[in-house]
Amino acid sequence: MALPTHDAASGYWYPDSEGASTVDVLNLLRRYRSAETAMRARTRASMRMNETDLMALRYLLREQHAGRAVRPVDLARHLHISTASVTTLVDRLVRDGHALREPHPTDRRTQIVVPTKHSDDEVRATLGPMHQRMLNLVDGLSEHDRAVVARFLDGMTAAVEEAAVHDKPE
Amino acid sequence: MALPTHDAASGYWYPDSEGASTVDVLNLLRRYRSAETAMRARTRASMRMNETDLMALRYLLREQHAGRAVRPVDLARHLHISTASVTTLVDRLVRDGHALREPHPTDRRTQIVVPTKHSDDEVRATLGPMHQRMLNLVDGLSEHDRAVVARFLDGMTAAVEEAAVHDKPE
DNA sequence: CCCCGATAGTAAGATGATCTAATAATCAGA
DNA sequence: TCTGATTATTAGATCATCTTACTATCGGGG
Repeated sequence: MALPTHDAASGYWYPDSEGASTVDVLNLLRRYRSAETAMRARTRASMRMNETDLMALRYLLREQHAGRAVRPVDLARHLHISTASVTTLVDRLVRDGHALREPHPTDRRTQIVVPTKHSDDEVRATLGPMHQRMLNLVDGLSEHDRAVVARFLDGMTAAVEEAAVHDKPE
Repeated sequence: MALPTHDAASGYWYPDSEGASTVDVLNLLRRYRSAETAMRARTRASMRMNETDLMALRYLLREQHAGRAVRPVDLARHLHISTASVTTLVDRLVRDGHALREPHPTDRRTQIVVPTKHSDDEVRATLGPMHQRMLNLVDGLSEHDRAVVARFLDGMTAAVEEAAVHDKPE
C-alpha cells in the first residue's frame, strides 16, 4: 500500500500528495477504464474467446446464479445483436464446451442455454481473485467514504446517461 | 438532484439511504461501466463509426492537442492492431472526412495522420456537454471527498492490474 | 560512399462475427 | 381452428481484422 506511483501512459497519481484536482480524478477514472479494458482483453485471450462471447457467458453465469433461465432471444436483447447472430454465438459456446442447449419446459419454439460447470470454474478462477481484491478494497473504506464513492459513481452515471435524453429523441 | 432512484436492470441505489454496502458500490461501478459503454455506442451510431475508428479518432485529437504528431505505426501500437489494419483504418477516416494524411517532414517512409477540424467539432459537440457535467460534478466535491474518490479509483485500478502480474508472466 | 538490416506502409487473400431476408415450427388468442 | 406473433435457423453479404509478401526508405558499419 506504500507504492509510490502508478505510472500509466497518461495521468499520474501520487497517493501521498493530498491535492487531487478535478482533472486528476477524471484522469484516474479514464485510467481505471483502460485498466479494465486491458483486463478483459487478457481474460479473452486466456479463454480464447471474443468480447461478445465472453459477455454472453458472463450473462449466462449471472442469470443462472439468480435462478433465471436464459433463452437465445434473451441473449439477443441483452447483447443487442440479432437472433441469427445468437444462433452462431451459441454454436460457438457449445462447440467450445462453455454452454449447453436444453429444451424449454413449456415452449417448444425456444431453448434454454445453460453454462457448463467447466466454464463456471474457469471464469471464477480468472476473475475471482480480482473480484476479491475489489471487495477487500471497498470493505476497507469507512461507512462515510463508501457513501462518498457511491454518490460519485451514481452522479457520473447520471452525467453519462443524460446525453441520451438530449441528443437522441429516437 | 432529488431524484428518488436510478433503476438500471441490476443494482439499485437510493441516494438518501446512507448505507451503501460493499456490493452496492461494486454494482454502481458496474452500472457506470455499462452506462459508459452505452454512451459510446450512441456516439458511434451518431457518427456512423465503429469502435476502433472512434478510438483512433479520439487518440488523434488528444495527441494533436498535446502537440504530438501521430504516424500510422503509432496508431497500430496504441490500438493493438497490425499496421496493415491501420492502413485500411486510415483509409476509412480519410474517406469519411475525419482525418488527413500528410507527409512526414523528415522520414519519407511514413506519414502524419491529422484529424480534421470537422471531426474535432463533431466530437466536441457530442462529448463536450457530458464532459462538462462530469467536471461540474467532481468540482462540486470537497477537497476531502475528491481525495477519497481518487484513492478509490487508484485502488481499483491496482486491483484490476494485479491480475496481469500473477496470471500471465508472458 | 555503399551495402544491409531494420522500419514503415501497402496489397492480396483468408478468417470470423455480424447483418438482412427468407423459412419453418410453434404459440396464443379471437 | 385459423391467424398473426414469436422464435430459431439457414443462406448469402458485408466489414474489420489477420498473416504473408512486397516495396520504399532510413541509418549505421564496412
